[in-house]
Amino acid sequence: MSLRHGLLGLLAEGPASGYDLARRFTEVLGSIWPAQHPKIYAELGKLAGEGLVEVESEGPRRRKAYRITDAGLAEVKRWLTEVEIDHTMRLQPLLRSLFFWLMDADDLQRHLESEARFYSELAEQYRQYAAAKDRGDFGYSPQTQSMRVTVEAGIRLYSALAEWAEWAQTVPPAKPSKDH
Amino acid sequence: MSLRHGLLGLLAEGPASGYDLARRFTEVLGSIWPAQHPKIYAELGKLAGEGLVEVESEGPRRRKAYRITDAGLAEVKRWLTEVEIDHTMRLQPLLRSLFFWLMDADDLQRHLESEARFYSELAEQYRQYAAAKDRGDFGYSPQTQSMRVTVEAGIRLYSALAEWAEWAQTVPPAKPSKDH
DNA sequence: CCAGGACATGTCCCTAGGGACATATGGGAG
DNA sequence: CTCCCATATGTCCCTAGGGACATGTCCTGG
Repeated sequence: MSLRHGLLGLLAEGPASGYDLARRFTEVLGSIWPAQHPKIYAELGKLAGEGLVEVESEGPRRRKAYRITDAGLAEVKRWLTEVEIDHTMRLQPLLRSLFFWLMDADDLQRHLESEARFYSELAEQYRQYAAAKDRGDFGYSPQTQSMRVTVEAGIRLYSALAEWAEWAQTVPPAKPSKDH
Repeated sequence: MSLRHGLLGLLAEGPASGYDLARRFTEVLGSIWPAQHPKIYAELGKLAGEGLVEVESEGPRRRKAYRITDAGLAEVKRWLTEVEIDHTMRLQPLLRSLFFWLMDADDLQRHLESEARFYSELAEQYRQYAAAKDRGDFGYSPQTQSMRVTVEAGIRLYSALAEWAEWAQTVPPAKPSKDH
């Protein structure tokens, strides 16, 4: 049920259409909360049915902009403060790492190098975003301040994964316990 | 389709029953790849149908132990080396952090303290597991070596999140840009 | 001997999410 | 003026996952 509250949270910043929201989800939230437009339109419809959002305006090309209602704002605040947090972290690369012992030493080496590269690049992107924010490029609204905090988490998580992949390359392969 | 390969990977270590696998998933993999027993039994059934695993033995209490077949081993290795990695990281706490600006300053403070505590405790658990492994408590099989690598990722990720939550407490709340 | 708990396997249903496909429309380039 | 592209909204279907519920079985302690 997080997509629902993600949409409400974004709409708390101001009215937006499903299309706008889908773009924000793929551009900004892509790596921490992927969502495709079909789900977004469907959820907006439900939210409107429950009175948590309402159509603010209809524009060209059938564009419908939604605005959050007082009930919607109350709901997202309730979620933030009262609903238990789901700490689940489903990370396929970590699941894979459990099975590294099944891989050839050089396949593994290549894998770890490419993972390290991938994560450092991501971390770097987030670092640049943070730098731009800190220069004042995005202003100082509360929303961008929160975004800055989220970005900091991205930097730290992806750096941690990059360093982990580097470190893993230095771990000697296990000595076979018997035979051979 | 990761549960499938998770099961194959675990079975590569040796035969196990659905019950065994479910316990390993909740105990060891709980935080990186949750899976409940209904899914596990269902998936084992499919894997058996495809010849990737086979029933090794039937024990007391209807216990069925599965063994990975050559085809299954080949499949998990193919997955590890050839299938593209899904780097998706769905982290509800990060989604929430985007909306911190909607929270009261002291609700937020309490939230961040509790998150910091939660993640440091998790990190500490993993650290102790790593220490036990490094003392040799679990032997030196390739499987436990890989587990050690995974645990290291857990330590680093959870520490990063704990430190992030600490850091976030030091970020001054945004000054309202106009009015009030 | 019997009651309860741990072991062990499953069914069923609902929601969330991913991906393919469909369609309408306005604006700009040629 | 026309074609194409970006904008914009949706449907449909399939799989994955979560949670409730159901059932059988062995072992242990009282």
